[in-house]
Amino acid sequence: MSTSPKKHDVFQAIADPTRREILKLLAGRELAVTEIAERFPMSRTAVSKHLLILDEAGLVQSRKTGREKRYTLQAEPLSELEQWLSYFEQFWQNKMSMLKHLAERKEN
Amino acid sequence: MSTSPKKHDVFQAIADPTRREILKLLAGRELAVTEIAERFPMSRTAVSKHLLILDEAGLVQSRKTGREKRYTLQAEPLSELEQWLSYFEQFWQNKMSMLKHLAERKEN
DNA sequence: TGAATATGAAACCGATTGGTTGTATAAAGT
DNA sequence: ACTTTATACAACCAATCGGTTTCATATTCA
Repeated sequence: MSTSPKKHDVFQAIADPTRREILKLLAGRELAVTEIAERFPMSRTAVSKHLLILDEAGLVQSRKTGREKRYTLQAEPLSELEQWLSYFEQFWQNKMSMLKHLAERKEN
Repeated sequence: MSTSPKKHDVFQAIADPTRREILKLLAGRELAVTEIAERFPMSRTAVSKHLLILDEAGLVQSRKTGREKRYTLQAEPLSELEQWLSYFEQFWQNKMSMLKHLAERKEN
């Protein structure tokens, strides 16, 4: 299998506010499906679907431990977004945030 | 009216590849609807709808000149995206700050 | 072993999305 | 004046989205 065409890309994945919340939740820790679903006013199944979409976009990783499936953040694919964004920074109205961003980046 | 709840936010607006292309097209120049639509394999009406969504997200500005409606990029709302992204940068660029982040939320 | 728990999978549903065609209207060109 | 051009608006359509409920299947606990 070469480059299998992903059904969901990063841009689509983060378009949904619930999925963005899930990503923040998973930032720095590993959580099981139920633990994640507890935080949302929707069914576990719905959350599970969101996790699947995030997985397709490569934004989460999962690992089975016993009967649980535990998810972790995989932030790296967000670099695609960052790269896309960087093109537009020169068109910013707010020069300050642009300069700040540039300065922060200098340390790399 | 205070802050009118926008029907489309930035995250949704950039989720579609056509709209992302339109934004690139408008980077640094002003184009009329027809001029934009020429570049895409779809009807002018379809492109017009994409422009409306981009407008709702504040990502383009329009100005009527004669019978034309000319659009320009308004990149500033992308700062919301940048801000959102900046939270996650530590999870793929810099392992040290990632470890720091992990330590900070240990008590949960 | 039997009950409780964690998850997945399938069928379904209403709303939204991304596109179309057709019609209307205003502005410009001849 | 008439035609062409630029655009908007409305109706329509199939596919996808975000959610639900129901059922099946492992795994763990008592």
